[in-house]
Amino acid sequence: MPFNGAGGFVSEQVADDREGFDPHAIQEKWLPVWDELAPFRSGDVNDQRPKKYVLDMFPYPSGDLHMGHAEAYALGDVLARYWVQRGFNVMHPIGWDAFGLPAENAAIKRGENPRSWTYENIAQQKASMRRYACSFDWDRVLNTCDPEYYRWNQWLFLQMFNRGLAYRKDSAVNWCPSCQTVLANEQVVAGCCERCDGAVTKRKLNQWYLRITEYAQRLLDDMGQLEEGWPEKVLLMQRNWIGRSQGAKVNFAIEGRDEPVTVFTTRPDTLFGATFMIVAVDSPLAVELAMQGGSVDAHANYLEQVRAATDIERQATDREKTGVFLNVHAINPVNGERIPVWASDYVLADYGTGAIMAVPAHDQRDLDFALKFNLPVKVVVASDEDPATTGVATADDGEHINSGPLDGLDTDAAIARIIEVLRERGTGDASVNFRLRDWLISRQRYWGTPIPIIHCEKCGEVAVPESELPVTLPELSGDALRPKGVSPLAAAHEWVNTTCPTCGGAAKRDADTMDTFFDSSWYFLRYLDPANETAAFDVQQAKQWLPVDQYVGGVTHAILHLLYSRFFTKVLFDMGLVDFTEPFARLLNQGMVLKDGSAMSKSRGNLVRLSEELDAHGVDAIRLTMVFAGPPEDDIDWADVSPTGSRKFLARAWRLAGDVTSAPGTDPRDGDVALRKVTHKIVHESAQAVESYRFNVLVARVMELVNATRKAIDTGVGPADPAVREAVEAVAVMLSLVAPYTAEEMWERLGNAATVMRAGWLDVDSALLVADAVTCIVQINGKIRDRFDVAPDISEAELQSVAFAREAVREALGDVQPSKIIVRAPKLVNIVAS
RNA sequence: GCCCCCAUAGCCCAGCGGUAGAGGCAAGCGACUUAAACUCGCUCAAGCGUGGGUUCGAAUCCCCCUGGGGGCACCA
Repeated sequence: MPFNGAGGFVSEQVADDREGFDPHAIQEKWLPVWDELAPFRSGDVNDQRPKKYVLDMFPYPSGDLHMGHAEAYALGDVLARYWVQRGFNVMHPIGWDAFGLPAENAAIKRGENPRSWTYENIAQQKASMRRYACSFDWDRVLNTCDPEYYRWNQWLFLQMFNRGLAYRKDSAVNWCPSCQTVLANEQVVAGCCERCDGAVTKRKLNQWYLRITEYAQRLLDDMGQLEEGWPEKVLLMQRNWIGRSQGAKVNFAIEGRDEPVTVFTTRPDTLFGATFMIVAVDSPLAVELAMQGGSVDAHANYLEQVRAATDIERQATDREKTGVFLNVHAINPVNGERIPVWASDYVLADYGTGAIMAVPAHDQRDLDFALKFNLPVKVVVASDEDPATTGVATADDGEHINSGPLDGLDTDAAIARIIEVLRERGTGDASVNFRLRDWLISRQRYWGTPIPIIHCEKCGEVAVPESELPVTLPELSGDALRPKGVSPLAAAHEWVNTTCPTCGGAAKRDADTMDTFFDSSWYFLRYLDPANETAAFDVQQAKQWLPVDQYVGGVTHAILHLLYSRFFTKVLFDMGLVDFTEPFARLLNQGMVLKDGSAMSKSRGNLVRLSEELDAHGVDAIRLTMVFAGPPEDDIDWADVSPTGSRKFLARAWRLAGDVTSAPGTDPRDGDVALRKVTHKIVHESAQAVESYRFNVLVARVMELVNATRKAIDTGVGPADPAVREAVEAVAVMLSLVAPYTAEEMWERLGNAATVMRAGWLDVDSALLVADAVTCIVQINGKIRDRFDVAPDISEAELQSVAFAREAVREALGDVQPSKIIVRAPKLVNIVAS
């Protein structure tokens, strides 16, 4: 007995050869032709066709393309190719997100500069994309690691710097010990580094930030524009991330201190129930108050304890509350009550004011703390149970008690009233807070965009003059790149030591590089004009092409990249460089490619190699498999799909083209009407399927048409009928979205000139969409009793009388009187009889 | 703990108020073949996770529960 897999493989090859469908041969045949024709070069400014900007998220060049790329680019391709067929001037560009850590790590290992590894991988990916028949416009390629690109990163940074949107501050930042760099808030997932999964620690550093929080409200408001075009899930994630909370700021006087302490609360109505105050243990305020209260040692000890705990430990939800009394008291501004001030780590230093009023009766965290440290619990919203005994804080709406002027009010009224009271007394006001933090962009690594700032002892932070951009990376390689906790650039003495552009004195360049998310926050604009030497992008072209009509990429970027791009767009709008406020009108998130229920990985041993799949089944079969596997948003389990089946179908479609005997240009109007109706209906439905992202349905429709045409040729009107040619040409055009090699080969077999990609979508004849007859069903009390064919345009009255004349209906009805008759012409008559 | 999404033949999935099925995989049968593969044709199957509600009518809308997936997670 031959080995199963091998046996199957060999016989399949033999069969293909005999049948003549050889995917690999047609790949070799058409690639050079397409290179020549460049069917996807986007039109210029004067192109009369309406524009469509289809954008795939650009890849990071970490080795060759994998199955995930294959899916994403197959899906983006369906959309781009569809709009070309529909007569649009489509721009479908690609580039490389080419800065980043893996290149640097590879360079250290290989004793080289990261450039070589990066460009090798780009070349490999580019070759694979070409083979994979991606419909990219190869004249617009960009690499973010090219000085011609990152020079404009620096320019943009300086614009933000000049507008006060880029600033430097000291703070405790997320530090990944394994990547040896700081991380943005968004790059820390459950206390771990998003990239390497190592535990993240805190470090006090002076770093560059972008003031994204200034745009928090607009980032929220403008989501209204995206409700139609973006997945609800992504909008929800962004809303949660921005985390707007409405509440009030309340000033509490501190005994023995001139300055009051302000707290932020979403429940100012519970102010009368505040029984203590908490300040974040790691805030400067805590240190100050400890000094005032003489509790410096206690505070310092506690702080040390807290610092020793990792973020992961800190985030355990069932963790016991800890804290220390600072020996200071605050005065509740509305009732004059004297309450103790504690420090704890459950209050965050960088959210709100870093201090809270604790209302244990109505906030679970505060209650846990109160019970642990025997602090009083005061109920101010009436409830059946007493939180102090149940241990469960009540957060429901209800009648306020023990609250002076708020007594008897419900929550909404009480909030409104207390804000009035606070305003009158000048001790507080309504306030809004966001969870979103400013974006930390400094990275202590080499392979990124140098921050174009010079530090001068006399002049401070000085912008590098625009005329001196780009600030290029010095040549470093191998061990010089090894992480030392400070940027490798700091050790490049010749590079880092410079003169101050303002005073001409000795000065140092900023040695950090930018987060690579900076690079990808505006790359979609650079595609317009990637070789532009005088501007980041052409403002006129931006008016013409932007916003992106269709963006395709993984949901992994739901927050980071998409939020940053939205932010950049608003900044550019404010600068008057673009005339839109949202960069991506429609967004499609493709799922992942899995194997046996889990993500593929070398360590798991369930890796499916794209190149091997392409070798075994051909490019078209793999593309088809990706598209046909299910809805694009769903994950594809490679165990559930059949590339062999895809290939069989392609061969079947291809054979159709060889059977057609009519000449090119034959008038389809002389063809068989029944087949023409099928063709036009399917073409019509296929267009709808593509436009609503139901690509799997598109494929199913094409299969349907292939089946119908096969039948027409073999046992129907025969291969010479003009309707058969029309059907097969329609198959080729529709298939060109998914399986371009096969489609092109079919097109040629049909006697047409290349290329099928620009053949144009079949004009659907609406007269052919009307069915000859529709089957009508008759229900009696919900049960189907009869069915018969009627004209599709039958009137309701007519249909009703036809139904009642039917033998089966009269029989079923007997002599029962109908109490209600519902007629939905032409498909249904429902008779209710009781 | 909070929020969101999903559940249709053995499997992947269409259908999203009106006859449960578009398509594929798998399975079975037949034709072709010396035989097999390939190809072609035919067949097979679920009553739509559970329970309730709305409706003349529910896979489709609403609520509960179960099971799976995802997001957030001391954000005051």
